[in-house]
Amino acid sequence: MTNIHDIARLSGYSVSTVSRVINHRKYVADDKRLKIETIMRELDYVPNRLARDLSRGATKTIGVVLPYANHPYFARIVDGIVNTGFAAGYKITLLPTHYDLTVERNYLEQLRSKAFDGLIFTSRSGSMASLERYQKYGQIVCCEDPGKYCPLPAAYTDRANSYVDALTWAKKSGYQNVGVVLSRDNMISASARMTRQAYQQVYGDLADKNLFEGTVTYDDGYRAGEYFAKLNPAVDAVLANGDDIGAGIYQYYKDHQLTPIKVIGQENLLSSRLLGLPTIDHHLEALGQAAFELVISQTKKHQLIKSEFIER
Amino acid sequence: MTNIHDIARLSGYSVSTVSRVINHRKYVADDKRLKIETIMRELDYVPNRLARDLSRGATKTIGVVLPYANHPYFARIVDGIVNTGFAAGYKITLLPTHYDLTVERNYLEQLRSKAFDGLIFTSRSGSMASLERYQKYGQIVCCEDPGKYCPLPAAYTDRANSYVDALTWAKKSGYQNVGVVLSRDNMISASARMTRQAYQQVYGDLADKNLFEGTVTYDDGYRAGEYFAKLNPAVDAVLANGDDIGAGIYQYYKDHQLTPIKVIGQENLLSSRLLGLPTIDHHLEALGQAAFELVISQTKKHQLIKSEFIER
DNA sequence: ATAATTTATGAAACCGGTACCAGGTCAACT
DNA sequence: AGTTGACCTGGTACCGGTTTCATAAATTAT
Repeated sequence: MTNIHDIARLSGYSVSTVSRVINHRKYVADDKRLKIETIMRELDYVPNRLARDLSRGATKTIGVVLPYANHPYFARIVDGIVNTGFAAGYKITLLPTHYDLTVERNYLEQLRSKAFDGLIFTSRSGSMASLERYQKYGQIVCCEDPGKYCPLPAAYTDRANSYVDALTWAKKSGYQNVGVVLSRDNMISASARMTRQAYQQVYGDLADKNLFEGTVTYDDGYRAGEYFAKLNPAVDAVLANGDDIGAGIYQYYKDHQLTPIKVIGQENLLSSRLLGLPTIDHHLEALGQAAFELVISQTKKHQLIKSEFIER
Repeated sequence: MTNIHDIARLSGYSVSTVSRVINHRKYVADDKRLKIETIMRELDYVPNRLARDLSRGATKTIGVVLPYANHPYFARIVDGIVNTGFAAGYKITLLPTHYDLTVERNYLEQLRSKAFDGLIFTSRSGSMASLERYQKYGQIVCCEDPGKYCPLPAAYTDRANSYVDALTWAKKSGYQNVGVVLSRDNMISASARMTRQAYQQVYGDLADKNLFEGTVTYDDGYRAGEYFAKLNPAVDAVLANGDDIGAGIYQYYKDHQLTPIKVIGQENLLSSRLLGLPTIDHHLEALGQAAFELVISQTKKHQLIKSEFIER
């Protein structure tokens, strides 16, 4: 593999001069620049990215920490990150955790080892404090409501309001007894808390039997539908933690020829569109874009993305 | 930032010895190993990834070239790659091209500059020959039917057979006039060719009016539905190039209260499940897994993934 | 008792770049 | 004439590791 020293030796000029030519810098005589460029072309030379990154101390690579790559929620965020990153000349590396704290920690260590310029946590298992400790090794952005005091930059969606919007709409539309479906864990930790808050505000206390937890997929939603149909048939509407989950609930009622209930989904995916379910679009691509912009900035801003309730 | 030399100096041993400790290699006396480990812990030392990669000449990173990140077809492949890569200790970087040949070329140059150990092309715009030229800089795997002679390793799905299966099933089920919907371009270049072949085999010549091209999304499918409904109403079934596209076709007929036609989708996504459409599952996660395994192997094998027609 | 291994360690070259600094030329300005 | 500053070039330290090689002590085999 030919390197910069080969080019220097063969051209008769110094490594410094070759480096200047490579980086299109001033202060190189035209004839030498030309000769060096010719030799580089002849030898089919390309500067080594790793050496350059090591020397410069930056990789132009951002790691995106997520539980799985195949979930539509994360896929939309990643899409926003990838496209914005692409435009800015950054490489995006996917870092799946499978909710394993050790793995998450390992990615933080990789940040420390300078494998990435920064990390975006679309979801976290560890504590905020653990992330905070790694801040000095690179910019860390999280995608959740930062609350009052958050030491990290954050991009987050306006769940607080959109949940209230959705539930208020449900109430106005005459739904009396609204169930809630939440995800398995603290996947989007603030999400569950805010759903409860909004519920409290609009409908009052959330009864245990109106809550079904542990849903991530369509099949989970189907099970949730079964739960409400069999054990809490008074429920006439459900706020689901995702369109595909909502589709599962809807489909259970349909498959069993029950009186349909109103299912409100989230993310504005194709499934809610096909079934005509109301949904909340959190504008996740915009969230990803904001997260990326924060990670390459050196600010600690908190960026709010408006979300939007879509009646159907 | 503390480095290996600091550790060496402070421990009183040489850089070589410290390196041996870091890499858990034999031939280090227990007392020295212990002392060095203690110092590393005290100084909160982590070896620099870039320096290591540069020295070793490998990055443990694979680039995945794709048109967009947000398309379900590619998302499923990426999922397979990411999960397999994760298990093997590799990092996966997403490289979107937006079908720009210059961008694709740029990624090949990045392979040459040693930014990746290998590349997986889930789709390509450039010629096979252009990829071939870069083989010497790292393993390049493509995800398409390699045909008779393909100089590159390839992982591909059994389209040839599943298309015939699907169309044969349609014929047996009594559908007389089958339309075909194909993607915008050579996104999965072999795909279009094989669809035509299968059509030829089962139904004979594919009339121009039975073909609608340029579909990628649900909305494209909706337009395809409009096309068939208005300009070729004799069509009683359509083979679509994806479930979401198929859903669009189906929905157009439904929205306009037309006699429904049979729509056969592809990828076995939630949309076909919700609408009860038959589909072809190409097992794209398995495809991604196979592609990853090929990229880290040094072989030039061609790996076939069986696909499966799902009646509905 | 001697030869052949195995174990243990450090010096130094190497991976392939960047960037600071010193030194030199030459035209322009005071 | 002397100073200033822009232009050009090379030497070399540096980024932070890995790895080969030489050397020597401790075991083991013959």
